[in-house]
Amino acid sequence: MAELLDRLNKEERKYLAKKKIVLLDGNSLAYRAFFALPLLTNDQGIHTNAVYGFTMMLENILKEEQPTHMLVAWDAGKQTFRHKTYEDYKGGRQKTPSELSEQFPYLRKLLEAYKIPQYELDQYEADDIIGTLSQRGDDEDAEVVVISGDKDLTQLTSQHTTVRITRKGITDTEIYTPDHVMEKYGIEPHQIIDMKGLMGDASDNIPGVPGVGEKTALKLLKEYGSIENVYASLDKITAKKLNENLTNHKESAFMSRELATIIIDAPITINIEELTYNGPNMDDVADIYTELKFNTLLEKLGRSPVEEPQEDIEVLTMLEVDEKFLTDEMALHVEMMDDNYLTADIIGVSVADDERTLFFTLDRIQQSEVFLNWLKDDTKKKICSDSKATYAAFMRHGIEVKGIDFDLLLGAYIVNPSTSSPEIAAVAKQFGYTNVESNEVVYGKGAKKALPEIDVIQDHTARKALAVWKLKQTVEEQLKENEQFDLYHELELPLALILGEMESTGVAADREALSKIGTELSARIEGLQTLIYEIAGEKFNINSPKQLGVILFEKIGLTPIKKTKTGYSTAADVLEKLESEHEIISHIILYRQLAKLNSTYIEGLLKEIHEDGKIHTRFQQALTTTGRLSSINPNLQNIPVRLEEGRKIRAAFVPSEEGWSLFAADYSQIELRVLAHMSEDEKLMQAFKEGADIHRSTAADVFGVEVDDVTAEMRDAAKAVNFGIIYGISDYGLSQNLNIPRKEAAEFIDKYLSSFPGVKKYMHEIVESAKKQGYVTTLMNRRRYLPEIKSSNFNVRSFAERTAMNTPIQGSAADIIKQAMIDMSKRLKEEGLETRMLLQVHDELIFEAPAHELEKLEKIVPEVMEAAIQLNVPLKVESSHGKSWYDMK
DNA sequence: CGTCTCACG
DNA sequence: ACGTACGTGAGACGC
Repeated sequence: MAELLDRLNKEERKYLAKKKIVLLDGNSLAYRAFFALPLLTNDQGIHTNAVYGFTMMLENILKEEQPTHMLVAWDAGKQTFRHKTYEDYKGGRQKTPSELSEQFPYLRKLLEAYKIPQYELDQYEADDIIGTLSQRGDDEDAEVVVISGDKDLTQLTSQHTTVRITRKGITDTEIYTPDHVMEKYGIEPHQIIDMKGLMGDASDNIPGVPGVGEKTALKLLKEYGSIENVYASLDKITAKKLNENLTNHKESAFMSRELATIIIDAPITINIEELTYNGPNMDDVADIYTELKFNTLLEKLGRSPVEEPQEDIEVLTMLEVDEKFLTDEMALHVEMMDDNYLTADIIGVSVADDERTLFFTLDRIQQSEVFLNWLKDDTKKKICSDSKATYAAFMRHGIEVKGIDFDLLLGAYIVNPSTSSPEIAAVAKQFGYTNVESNEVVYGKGAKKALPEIDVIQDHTARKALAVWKLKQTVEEQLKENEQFDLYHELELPLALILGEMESTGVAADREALSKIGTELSARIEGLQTLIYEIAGEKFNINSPKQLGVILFEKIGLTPIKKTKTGYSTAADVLEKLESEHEIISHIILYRQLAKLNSTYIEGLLKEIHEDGKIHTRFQQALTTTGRLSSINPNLQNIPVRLEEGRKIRAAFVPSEEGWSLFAADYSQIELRVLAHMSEDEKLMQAFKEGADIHRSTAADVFGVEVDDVTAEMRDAAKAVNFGIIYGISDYGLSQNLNIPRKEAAEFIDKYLSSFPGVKKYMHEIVESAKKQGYVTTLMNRRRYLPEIKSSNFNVRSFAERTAMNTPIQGSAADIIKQAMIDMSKRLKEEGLETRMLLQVHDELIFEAPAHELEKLEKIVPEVMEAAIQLNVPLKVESSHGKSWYDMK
């Protein structure tokens, strides 16, 4: 027999082997995919998340089930025969969001490409088509698999039919067989409809019997078997209210069961043989993937996402630099393989304009007076992407660059901070320019990353310069159209060079001081480790949340408070709640704290000290969605300060010159001041004008007491509410933060908002304006688009609403300190001071200064920072100085 | 490479 | 009913 089978081809075998029929509930799965995934769009702005999710499901099903026959059933339309029974069937349903309905044509096309039959039938729902076909499959002994997101379908399970219902996510399903239905509900599949009849179904607007939910329905059915028998035995049901409800809603119960019953003999005109599945038309599938930009799926098909046609360009390699080729305005690009321009080697340099594209090696430039003079001539405009990288990379080789007048990366970031990627190829593509390749294509990635042939490097470098050149006009026009040219040209562009300067200067670090703290920490960590092992009675990896969870919640038997996707949460707030339950907890909390300090801040920072004894962080200027900077390699914006143990790390940050000090100045409550300004809330503005302690004054207003009667607890609560307001408040978030019931948190918020009606109005208006315009803006016209604010998904929409409230506040504060940095840099030059700006930490600037300049700094730094912008409340800056970042007073 | 945890504003 | 505070970067673990 096996031999015979072998000789038959695949097609013939299908007729001999048992049929496997897979029936998909199209609408249900599309909904499921739509709500499980964030709103993705392709480059045409068409939403693709439902199609993408559906494709993932489909691929998964095909792999797991290996069907011989397949069908996707669709709901035909609004009216079904069930509406004749019950007018309000599926009444009160939200109408399909347009972001989803626009995807249905693509789903149909996708299925055509997969060559999977689709079927719909007037007056019937997808359920009925599936029910009918599964019945027919059942009759001829075929194996049937039904897949849907709707649990009603479980009524179809039988010996031959299994039903898979989607669970969380996209590809995870729960498999229902008659046994599983029995196990889960304690009833037979055919009793599911009786259950629905009794309990109803809110999502389909099926009424059922009031007061009867799943539990009661199941109890009744386990006892009496069917709705008929429940009513036949009504006198045995003693619960008064239940009996009354059953009696009064008998008709509803029977009707509800009828509505929930899937038809298994619908007049469908398609037969099982027509469902034969022979696999997709790969070319058609690839075409759709391409259209929808499903690049990962395309790669899985073994087809690389289509390369945009690359026009040839002509690159001149200059051996002698000819002065006449270096014009008044040219694109300038410095190519490095590694993205850390503070350490990477320069592979080559290109300049470009409409006439020509040139390539140079670094050597050639360094030997050319003509080129060096052109670079430092600020009347010769340089058109760059990432001007900070260009500036700092040249500076490291002792080369001065002046006259940078365009930055593609910054321009793109200002146009839309949510989409920018630092790569020229990616940025160019956003503006429709594709004649440049990605670094990954040219250099490879991971272990395979390597330098290609010199002509490839030349071509790649030159294409980048040319791309920047070609895009200048487009980007500048867009910036002007959005009234963002000033923000870009007068704020971000000059700031780039200041940041480049700060990064190149670096901060001196005391290696010995760090090592010494590290040695002490290691000793304490080891002691704690031994102690924890002793208490636990075994050795385990305390750093592994998984292993720690097992010890705490299984071995010791503590009660898990929170769960994560993968198991028990062992986060700090959970441990704190468990502290009184077991002696091991406090040791673990301390262990965690010290281990973090040691690995991230001692070992991590030691690795980052350069040969010059300094740490050179890089500030990413085109990354955050709000306009803030970020700091990497290493991050110097999160050096510990809140707890004394960690704060000591700051003692290792010192001035780079003998007799100098560090000087710091920070804005006090800048975000709340910005809120006061933007909301024009009388009380909030008044508080700042009076120089009040803002949290105390908020507490007095919210709790309705005199300022002097505010307790520490009241002030803490008010402080948390103030933070909440800035973040886009939610009662849940506040309740978590304050560790109080949600209801109490909601009361706090209510009280706050009625105490500060201006803030309440502002928060409402900012969300409305985001809905109307599609974006929010900061004081200096920075923009953030929030398409999700129109989402029909509650979570997605709520997140966008909170963002709409937070971004103008956080972003305006970022605008202000950026302005202050520019003003400060100018002032230092004007005053002829040696003081150097070193770091920015969101609301704080850190300098190093010779002793004799400190007095002057104490006057001018707050003065300049407070004058960075004129608000309708004063800005306040506090300053301090010391021999290290720790000793600042 | 994703997840968890935790450092900062 | 829904289940989250806003914005970051880095290290350790475990697949």
